[in-house]
Amino acid sequence: MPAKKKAPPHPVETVGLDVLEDTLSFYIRSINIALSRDLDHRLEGLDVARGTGKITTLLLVDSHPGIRPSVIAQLILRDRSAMGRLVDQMIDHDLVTRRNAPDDGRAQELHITEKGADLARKVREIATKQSSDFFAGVPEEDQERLLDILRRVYRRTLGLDQ
Amino acid sequence: MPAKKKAPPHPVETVGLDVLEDTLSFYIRSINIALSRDLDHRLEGLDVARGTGKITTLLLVDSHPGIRPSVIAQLILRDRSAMGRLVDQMIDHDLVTRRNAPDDGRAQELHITEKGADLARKVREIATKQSSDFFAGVPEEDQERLLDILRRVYRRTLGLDQ
DNA sequence: TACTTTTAGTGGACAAACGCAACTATTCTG
DNA sequence: CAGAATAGTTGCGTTTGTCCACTAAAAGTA
Repeated sequence: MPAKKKAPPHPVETVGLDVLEDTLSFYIRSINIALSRDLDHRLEGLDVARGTGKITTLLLVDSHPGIRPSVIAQLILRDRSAMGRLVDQMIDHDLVTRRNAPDDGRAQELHITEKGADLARKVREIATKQSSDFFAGVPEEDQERLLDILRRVYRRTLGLDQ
Repeated sequence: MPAKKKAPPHPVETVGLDVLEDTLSFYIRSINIALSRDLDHRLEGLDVARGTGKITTLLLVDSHPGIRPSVIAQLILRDRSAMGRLVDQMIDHDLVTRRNAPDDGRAQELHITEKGADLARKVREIATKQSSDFFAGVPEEDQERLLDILRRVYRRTLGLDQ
């Protein structure tokens, strides 16, 4: 009798996830990990690696000149101090500029630099591509639906739409 | 003319998310943040705070006695070293035990402790409740659909189901 | 106008988590 | 038996985020 390969008591293919099996949050969290990793790879070397924060900030500043840090912070669900540091980084990389708001002494306005705008173009491509690649296995129709639902959840989470 | 409140150039309610608006990954990531925070709150003081990893591990060990760290690692998308540390913590908290696999000198088997089993019960409630609370605004039918889709994506990500 | 409260941004400190890479011991392949 | 693959451990570095306190400015109030 040939030595047979030892299978673990509970091989991956067959383990149930207990209660988590039916839990949206588990899947969201797991998929998020995979998604983030994938994205990080695609952004390698791009000055904007590691994260949703930088990308969103870059795109928002690009498409909304003069947008304020605190507004972005709300959208990416971070607190102001984290946001501040994020902006610091981006300024170091010469992606955006920060100036005081002319009409409100507390606030700042962010503007894109040329380098930032270039990067934003690249990032747009990468971000859309990665999202569609990643969900390539999901039928078009389901993707739409998913997008719809998640968008609503997101907005409700922010407290927009009531 | 009364001093009117200064509105920022781009108020939160109206800023578009540029390309990200139509990107599944953005929403997944954002919702993930909110979800994790919420969960952390609900788990406060419970020995298992901070994270998907611990919860999943706890439940899996409870419902699959003898399951191996490496198997769990695959399911929660972490590398073995992270998994090892996770188990260390849980052992410190007296939630699980670790013993060498009798038939495979490389492997280990995890078992739940009494304290761990108690906690697992609580966690099951909390986890299911939080997920349903969080998605309460989404119609039942959509939730099912969502769950279905995400489950498939998850499994495909793991490389199960081809 | 004067007083209080809220908002925007900054800076420090702290903790924790994660991934990579290197290394050991075992087991599998052929 | 030799070489490749697998399970787990450890150290290292890096990053990230959160909490808190503090300043300045503006809004609310009366």
